[in-house]
Amino acid sequence: MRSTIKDVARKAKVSTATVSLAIHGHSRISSDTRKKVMKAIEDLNYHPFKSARDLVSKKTGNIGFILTEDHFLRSEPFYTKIFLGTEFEARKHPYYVLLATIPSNYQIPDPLPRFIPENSVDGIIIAGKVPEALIINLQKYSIPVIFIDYYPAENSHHAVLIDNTEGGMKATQHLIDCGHNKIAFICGDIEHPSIHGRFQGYKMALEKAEIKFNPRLILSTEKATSRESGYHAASVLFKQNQDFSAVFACNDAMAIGAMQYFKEQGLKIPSDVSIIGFDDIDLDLIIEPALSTVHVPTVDMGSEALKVLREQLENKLINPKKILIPVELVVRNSTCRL
Amino acid sequence: MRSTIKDVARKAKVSTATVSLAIHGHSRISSDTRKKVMKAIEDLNYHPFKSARDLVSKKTGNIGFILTEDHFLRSEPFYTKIFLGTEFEARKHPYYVLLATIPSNYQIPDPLPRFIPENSVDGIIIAGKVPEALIINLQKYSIPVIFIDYYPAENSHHAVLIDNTEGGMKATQHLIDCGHNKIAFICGDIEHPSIHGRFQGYKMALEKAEIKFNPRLILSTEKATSRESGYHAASVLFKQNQDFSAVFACNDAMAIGAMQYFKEQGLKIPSDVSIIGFDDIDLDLIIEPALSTVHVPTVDMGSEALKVLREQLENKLINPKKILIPVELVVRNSTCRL
DNA sequence: CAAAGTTGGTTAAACGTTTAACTGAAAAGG
DNA sequence: CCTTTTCAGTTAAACGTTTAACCAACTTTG
Repeated sequence: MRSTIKDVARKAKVSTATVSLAIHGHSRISSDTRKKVMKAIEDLNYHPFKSARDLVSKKTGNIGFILTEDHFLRSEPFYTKIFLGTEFEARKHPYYVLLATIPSNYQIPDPLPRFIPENSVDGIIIAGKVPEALIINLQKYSIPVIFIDYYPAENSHHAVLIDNTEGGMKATQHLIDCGHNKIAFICGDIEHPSIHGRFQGYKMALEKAEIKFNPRLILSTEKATSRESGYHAASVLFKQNQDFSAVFACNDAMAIGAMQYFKEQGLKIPSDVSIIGFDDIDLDLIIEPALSTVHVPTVDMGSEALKVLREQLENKLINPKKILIPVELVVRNSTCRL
Repeated sequence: MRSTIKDVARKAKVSTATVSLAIHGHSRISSDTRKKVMKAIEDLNYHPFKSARDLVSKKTGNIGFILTEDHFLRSEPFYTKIFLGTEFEARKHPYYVLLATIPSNYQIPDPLPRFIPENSVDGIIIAGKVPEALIINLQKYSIPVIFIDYYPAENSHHAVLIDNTEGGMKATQHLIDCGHNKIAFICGDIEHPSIHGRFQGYKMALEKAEIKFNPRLILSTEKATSRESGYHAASVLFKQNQDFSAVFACNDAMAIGAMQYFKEQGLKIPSDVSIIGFDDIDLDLIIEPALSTVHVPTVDMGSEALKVLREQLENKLINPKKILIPVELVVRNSTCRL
């Protein structure tokens, strides 16, 4: 039978209160008794019943992690890595992370993840863009929330975000440094906050270098940011306006798609056209030439989010806090001097 | 403030015991009072405190799901889909699924997922091949375990497995039906239970068709089952022995790698060489020609595992049970009549 | 019509922790 | 030397459920 705090108390010849206080490092317990207690705990292989703790503390010790099904099943493990980050961080603390997916087209009548109505989580992490309906349904519950890589228009939320603008600048600046001044920007839904930030960075870098912004070099032909849409955007760009020497794609998938198109057209990369992406996915190193990009520390984003959420839960952090995670330029072989 | 069973009892003018019994559909409660209680629950938006329940039942209501980091981060969302299946199934029942990853090179001194020593799960699901050290460390705990898509040599475990042998037969049989009799089998680690099963199916189909088994057509050049290893295996096959008209790859990734190699060699698929894979990954439909394969219902595997584990937990299922999940032949454009 | 059984509840203990309030002994203060 | 403080622990209540044991009011049985 599993041992309880009473067994420990009996073995250490103290009261259960002493055991509890010793476990929590309360100053009232002398280090002698603390050692005695710890020994007994060791001997009995005692582990507190979480349910008993939770009951009296009125906490659950759980954090909910919400993701759309699409994001979870994405072949590029972007959000999966973020989840891993929260899981790693949670391990260091008395928290468990409950993962729940919602349909990508979640609507108002759809149920929320079960742990919300059932009050089984102390706070939740929402990663990636989610339908607004989810956020609306969530408002009924006064539960701490933190967003990762997305946040809703209403601005009063904590969030951990990629510093997209900085990344966009760095990528564009790199191309400028290489001597390019006809730089195309290809992207998906330019209204998406992340993409919009990257676009801002692009424009800022141009401005700083006093290169005139040319709207014909901006390709936002479809909402998706897949390899296919990159291929397509590149083809449109190629057909309608050949006056460019470099391409900044809003993510690596699109960059790879574009690269494929250019290669099919007989262009050499990077000598005929330089390409840089964003995200730093595993595939970048496998393709030929290896893709220059902007590295996003996904695992760190996850752990950072859990840290902020913990602050929020434990110290009653009040002011909505946005954390911009710094990104790094990674120069490989797809970009070069003109 | 969140309402408790006492609030419900007061509102419905009954005792807390009655509320509890009504919730659990106990026959001692008349349907009139049950309705009264349900109404009060509705009005108060009452949800039982899981911790209180868990405390008295001495259950946790949690299921642990263990995966190696590599499997979790794989670009092909095979195990992720399995997880999704267990999550879907868990939603229908009072269980939460806690996901934990372990290092792919887990060793004896490494800690087990925290929920095990802390007794925070009632049972665990292990998906994919895991280091034996994990299983050894697990033996100290008498916790119900079920394996998915793998099980350790020691045979006394519940498991949900792909019917690899059947799948191998179906794939090979399909090629035979197309008129092929020189069929190569390319694979990774042939000792791996799944691959071994597929190989068995291959041999059985040959035997049934009275085609002589030719060991030179078996390519197991490296342990990995990646696109790269498929490419490599195809090259070895091509260089050392050209006498084959079809290839059965032990998974789609290898099939796609092999296909790429053959295409580079100027062979036409399927007219010069037919290729069939195994798994039915999303990519199969994107490549040209679309890959014939054996469909594995990953989501079902996950939900099936949770069902078995529930049986085990609730009905004290004793005999180790192995469930073979049926697979289905999917004919696309990479295979054709000679 | 009394004894026995059935129906539909109620009472109260128990689950394993935490923690506010208490206590007795030793140390410090005047 | 008596009073006050501090120290180091103990006692007991509380958290929200479940459920065995109990009970009162009917119903059935002989």
